[in-house]
Amino acid sequence: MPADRAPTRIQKKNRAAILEAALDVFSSHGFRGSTVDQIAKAAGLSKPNLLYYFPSKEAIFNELMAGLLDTWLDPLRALDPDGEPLEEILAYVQRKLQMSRDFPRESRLYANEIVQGAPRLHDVIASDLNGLVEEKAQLLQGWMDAGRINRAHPKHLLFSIWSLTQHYADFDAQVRTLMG
Amino acid sequence: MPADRAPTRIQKKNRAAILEAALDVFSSHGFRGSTVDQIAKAAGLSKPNLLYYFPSKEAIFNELMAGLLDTWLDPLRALDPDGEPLEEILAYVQRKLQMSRDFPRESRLYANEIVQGAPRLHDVIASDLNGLVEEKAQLLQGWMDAGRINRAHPKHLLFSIWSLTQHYADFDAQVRTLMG
DNA sequence: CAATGATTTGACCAACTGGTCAAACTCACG
DNA sequence: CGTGAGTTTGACCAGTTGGTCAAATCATTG
Repeated sequence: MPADRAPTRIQKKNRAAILEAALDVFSSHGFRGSTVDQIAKAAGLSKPNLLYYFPSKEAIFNELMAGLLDTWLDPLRALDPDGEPLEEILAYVQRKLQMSRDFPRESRLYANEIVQGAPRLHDVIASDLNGLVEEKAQLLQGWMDAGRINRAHPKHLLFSIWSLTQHYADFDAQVRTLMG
Repeated sequence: MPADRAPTRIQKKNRAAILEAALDVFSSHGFRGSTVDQIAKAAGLSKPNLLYYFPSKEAIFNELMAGLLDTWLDPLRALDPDGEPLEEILAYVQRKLQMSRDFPRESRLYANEIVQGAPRLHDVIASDLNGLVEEKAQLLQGWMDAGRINRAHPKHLLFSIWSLTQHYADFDAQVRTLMG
């Protein structure tokens, strides 16, 4: 693909179609379980054509993940130090819940990676996510120290919120089967 | 491998080594992400030698899963209709928690499959797990109707227990990174 | 419309993967 | 020790996979 030019109409359309298809395929088969051909077909392109827009399978994955992680962390970013503690936390739970409802594939893709030990995500988790979690954990700790919410380990509180809010997206197959 | 004879000493040792290795490999790469060679090496065997003990990669996976699912459901099976409701539920949570601590690889292997839509597990979930859940959900419902525990949707109560108790095993990579 | 750059594709390749097979080797037991 | 069953392996195969490339087609614009 031509270098650092402004993207053409066709480029915009096809790159978007590829990322959308990749989300579908990666989230239901994992990185190694997905093939470039699968993604290409799902995007309505031939394999060489797809590889004209992205240099490799890994490049597709990385770009998809970068975009996903960014929006994925938004709900936590929005936790407002100046708000009313309990309201803020409940609103955060609501946002996370809505996210799982609206973007289950994204949730599963992320879960897939973490469950497998996050080999391709370790760096970004250790930097971006860790920084944000550290910051918000201190915020929660501050609220606890001020007696504005009950005491609990701030990070474990976050973990418990994550596990509950993401369960219905990640384990959708099981929930659906058991709920009939 | 010779047919329905009593297994020799070597057969017992090697089949066990293969299943142990397969648990390691499958749980960290998923079914499609794992190769027979990887499992063979982890078990200290050559690939043809491994395939002397199991007819195929899928056969290893199935045998592993069958054994896993059985012990996996034990904690729920042990929920006693004649016990004290709250105690029973809390004991169940404890058992699940202990299970996640003792068998994190098993938990991840299961999670891996469900997240990917349970293509190889759908039948067993729809029969074994569904039957058990149906039975225990009615038990919980009975306790609620008798006013012995607070009302809640029984199945969703189970889901929330599962999500919390399994989170630390399934998302171990994330927890470890964030906890330092 | 001509020409230049963007897009698409069929044919191809090397590496990998699940699985086979015959031959070689090892073990238990009479 | 000998022998037959149980075990191990190197060589091999066919199908799949990520990726390349030159040639063909298409879009844009001067």
